Amino acid sequence: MATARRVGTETSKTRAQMLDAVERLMVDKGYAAITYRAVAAEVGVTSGNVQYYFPTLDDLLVATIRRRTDQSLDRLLNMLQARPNQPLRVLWEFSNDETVAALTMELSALGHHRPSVSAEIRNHTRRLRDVQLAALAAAPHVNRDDAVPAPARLFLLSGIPKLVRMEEDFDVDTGHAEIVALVEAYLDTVEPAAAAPRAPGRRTRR
Amino acid sequence: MATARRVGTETSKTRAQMLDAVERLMVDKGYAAITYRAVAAEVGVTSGNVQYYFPTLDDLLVATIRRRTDQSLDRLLNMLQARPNQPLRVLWEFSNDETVAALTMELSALGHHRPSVSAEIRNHTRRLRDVQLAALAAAPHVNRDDAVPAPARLFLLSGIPKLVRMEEDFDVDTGHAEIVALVEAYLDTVEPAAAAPRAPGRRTRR
DNA sequence: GTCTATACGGCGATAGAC
DNA sequence: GTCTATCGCCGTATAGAC
Repeated sequence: MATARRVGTETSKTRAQMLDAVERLMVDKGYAAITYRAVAAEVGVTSGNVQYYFPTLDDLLVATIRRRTDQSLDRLLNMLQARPNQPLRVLWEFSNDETVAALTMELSALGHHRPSVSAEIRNHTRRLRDVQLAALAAAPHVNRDDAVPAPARLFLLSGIPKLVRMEEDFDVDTGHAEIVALVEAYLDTVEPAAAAPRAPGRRTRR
Repeated sequence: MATARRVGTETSKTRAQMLDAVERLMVDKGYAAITYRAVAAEVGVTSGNVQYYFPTLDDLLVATIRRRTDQSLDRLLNMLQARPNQPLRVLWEFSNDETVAALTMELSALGHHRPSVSAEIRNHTRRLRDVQLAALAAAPHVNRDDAVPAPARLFLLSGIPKLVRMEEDFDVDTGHAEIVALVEAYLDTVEPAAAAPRAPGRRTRR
């Protein structure tokens, strides 16, 4: 606070490795395993070095989340720009690609006990949702049918992949194939895939 | 394992208080806060006493999950029995009442790092799902319309409340009101509320 | 600007004394 | 059955080497 402690630059390669280590540890051993010593051991530096870049654990956690969510938002914006006439399909594929259930779960759980983490997640979720809503609003064909309001459609398109991944982690898959088929049939009707052919290397998972 | 250690009885009142304390701690401070000392302090006993009832932390965690999931399954069975002609409505209300997002999140995250917890969650989720599928299969009106297969309907009815609660925790509510309204309108069509009026004290939350 | 060495107070977990 | 000593790891702070 009052003490003007020195902090490493954001462009440091070592710093980036530390953030990578945090993500790995989070997925492999859970949020409780994120300690200066554990991160340092992963990267192969001293714990003091980690502290040099991240004076408090909150700094380390928030930086990890921010880096990932910034990347994520950029990716969505690029996808939307590349296929402006297929917002629903883009949102669906984005949510399917993006969802790393284990990491999401750890961060959500951690958010309940770390206000700084909670604020970061809230902030990102809202920015993301605003972009998504704007994309839907800009597409005329989306609002033709009022049976399902746009916000509800967004809720389902981004939420279903999340649920599916969560259940998959516990080897439960009841209704997964059916619900995915339903959504994709709906997308075929509203946004025919042929309208803007996707690149051959397309992937919808991970 | 090989050591035949003494363990307290399952009917002990102290033991039940310990399980209560675990749930409280889990929600308030996260799974990392579940320690013998913390639980003991909550209940007002010594940590050795907690160890007497639960020789390992895994024992303590699994017992906590099992007690809660057994209660939960009983509750669902009672609801289904009381209103045999409204399985969809029962599933919807059950999922809305049941979902304590914070606890669910902690346990899911913890499951990724504790095989015993993972097994317990998997086991319960499957038993629950079997009961739910059976309830749907037994109701003739559920399968009249094939647009949405029964497993997909179950997925949505039990998953949507979960998603809603998760997002609420981060003050995000985009599309929530809309999607809930859609589901309830659907329920009104398929299972008119008048068919078996609910008690006036009905609550659909918490 | 980057990194290391070291110290302190605190706490969970374990074993073993009583 | 109950309590306690001890151990090791934790976050954090600081001083200083390169």
